[in-house]
Amino acid sequence: MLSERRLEVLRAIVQDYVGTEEPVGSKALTERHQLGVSPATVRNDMAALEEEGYIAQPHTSAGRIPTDKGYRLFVDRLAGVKPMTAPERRAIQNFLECAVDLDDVVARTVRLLAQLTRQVAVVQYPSLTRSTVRHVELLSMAPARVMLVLITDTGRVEQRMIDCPAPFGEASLADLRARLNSRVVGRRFADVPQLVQDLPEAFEEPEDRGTVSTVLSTLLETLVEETEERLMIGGTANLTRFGHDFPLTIRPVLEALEEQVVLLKLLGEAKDPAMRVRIGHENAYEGLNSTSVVSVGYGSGGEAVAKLGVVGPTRMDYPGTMGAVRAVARYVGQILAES
Amino acid sequence: MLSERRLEVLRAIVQDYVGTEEPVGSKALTERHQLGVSPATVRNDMAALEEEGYIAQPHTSAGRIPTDKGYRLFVDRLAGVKPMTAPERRAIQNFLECAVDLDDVVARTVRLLAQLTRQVAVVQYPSLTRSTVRHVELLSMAPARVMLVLITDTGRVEQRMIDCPAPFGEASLADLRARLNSRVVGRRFADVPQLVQDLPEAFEEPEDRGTVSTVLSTLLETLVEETEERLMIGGTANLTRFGHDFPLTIRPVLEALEEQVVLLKLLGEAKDPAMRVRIGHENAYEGLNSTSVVSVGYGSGGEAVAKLGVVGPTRMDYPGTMGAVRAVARYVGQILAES
DNA sequence: TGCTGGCACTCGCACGGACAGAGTGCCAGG
DNA sequence: CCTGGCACTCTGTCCGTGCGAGTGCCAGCA
Repeated sequence: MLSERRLEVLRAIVQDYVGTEEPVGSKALTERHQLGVSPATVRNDMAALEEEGYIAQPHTSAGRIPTDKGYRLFVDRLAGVKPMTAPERRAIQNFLECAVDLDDVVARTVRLLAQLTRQVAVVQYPSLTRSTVRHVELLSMAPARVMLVLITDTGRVEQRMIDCPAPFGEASLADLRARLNSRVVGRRFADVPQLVQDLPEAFEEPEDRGTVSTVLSTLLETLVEETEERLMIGGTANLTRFGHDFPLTIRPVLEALEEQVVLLKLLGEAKDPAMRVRIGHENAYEGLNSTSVVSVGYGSGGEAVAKLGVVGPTRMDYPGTMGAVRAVARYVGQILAES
Repeated sequence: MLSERRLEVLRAIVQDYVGTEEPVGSKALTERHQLGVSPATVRNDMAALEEEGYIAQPHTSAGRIPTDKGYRLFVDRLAGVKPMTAPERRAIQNFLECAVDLDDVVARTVRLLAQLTRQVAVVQYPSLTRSTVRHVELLSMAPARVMLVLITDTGRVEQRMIDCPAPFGEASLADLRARLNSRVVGRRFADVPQLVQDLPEAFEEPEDRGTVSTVLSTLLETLVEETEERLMIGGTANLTRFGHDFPLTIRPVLEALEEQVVLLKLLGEAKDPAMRVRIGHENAYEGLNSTSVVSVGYGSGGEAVAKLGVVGPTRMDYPGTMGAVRAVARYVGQILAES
């Protein structure tokens, strides 16, 4: 469809525009790149590219800027992923290795991503759906009050306070704790419901059965609720580098970033851990129509337990950003696997 | 020093400027407020106020705007705290009562504060220093690996993985757990160090003693580390309402908001739970020189366990903001006390 | 057929002068 | 001590001009 040279012109336009933030003209293009043809020829190619919708001019007699479609083509066919340099990789690893707990891992990852890409970083906490149970603890706080603590293999801890329908003795509690753990430890969250289904029947006293049911339903509830993931964001100050047309651009982005639901969708409802780039209007959320999202899954083992990514202007350095995102995801995965 | 009427003029200037965001002149003042005097008189008063440093004019022959000193006087002597209306209070209470766990309480508080004040909200997690221990749990993960889980009376949970110098039997672990809990449950964090000092001596085996020491030092470390508090922020999109001179104003603020350390200092190193307003240059951090911070302590009992507050432009509705902050702090305290 | 140099044309933008409006300071009078 | 009036000083805005970048088209050439 498009000749090799025209693709080359598009690549040059994207690169220049990303660098200068200004519409790029035919003359400047031939000066900065060895295209081997004259500005006039480039102009013809540009006209063709515009015809196809890959580039556009903000005003007549201004240079061209890439459209979303243009960026898409660039990402899919013209640009690779720029790998991190060895020193960069070492720095990433060192920085992440200092983390003391899960919160710290996530916090450090966010900072790192934001700094490397100079954009807004978003990191999802490791998901519970794919996690397994490491331990369930039940603590008696008062005669009819129990605290449930759930510990996952990724080091995440969730707790819930439970008001029991009837007082529950220490012995029964210990019994329940033991039974519960023997059934669910090492199992996946998704499998827990069936595994504990018949637990109440093991108890003699009717009141105890009621309490056990309450505890179990709280446990299941926790599993479900926490599947709606938490996430952490950072680097919002980088939004100020966007451009001059700020207030209109930055506001909806900040709003979107506060809506966890939006962000979670953004990272990708798809479960596949592959890197994904969404450009401009490809984002379902309207406020993010002038931003691109680069996301990828990361995981402690072979499969992804969560996602992370960055949000930036459509005019971003895609190869570099993708490289940074991929590298960070890889190292976070390693760190999680070790702990 | 300043006559009653001059104070009245200052109040009028602050109110108008906060409302319109534009320098306010003598004529407009007499029109909008019943000062009972003519513009000329107001001009004299303004000259005096400017002389004293309470107001300033951005350029000759423009209206006046309050200085930091002017806002300070306004807050200290001219303005009260505007109480929330009954429906507002009910809404706050209802919204907070839906929270399921501590994270949720904090998250909801942030949203609430941001919405009520239309500014950036900052909420510190309940501090561990003043908290008491509700439970310490030790879980054996591997022969020489123990997980420490610490639960506070405010519902906060911290966990640490510990690599022991030598394998540690289940029996010893249970022993340690029991001893530890019997000593520290219900005690304040600050008192824990002395209480556990001689625990290793209770164990016969030298290797066990080593392990116990390791566990204890991790526990103490956790207490200290977590005293550097976590916090949650929200409502950053409200920053876009600041003004027209954005990029320069908003950037350092966003940067400051990412620096937890800065923010924690901001909320007030002082331990007193009283409401505090820091105006413009009163903030030690340079990037926040054009913002004001309203903070107050909140607590589950009589004393403050943490702080919360908002960050906004110096040109803010102080009475309203202070009212909202105070009300939210009060209700969060209640919620925490209940749980 | 495809590339090139040339040329006329179109805009956006920066510069500069003129103008209106808001606000001030000062002064003389009540 | 307050008031009305007056002259003055700015700023923000509007408009017209000129410049420069960039385009589109066309005729010529390989």
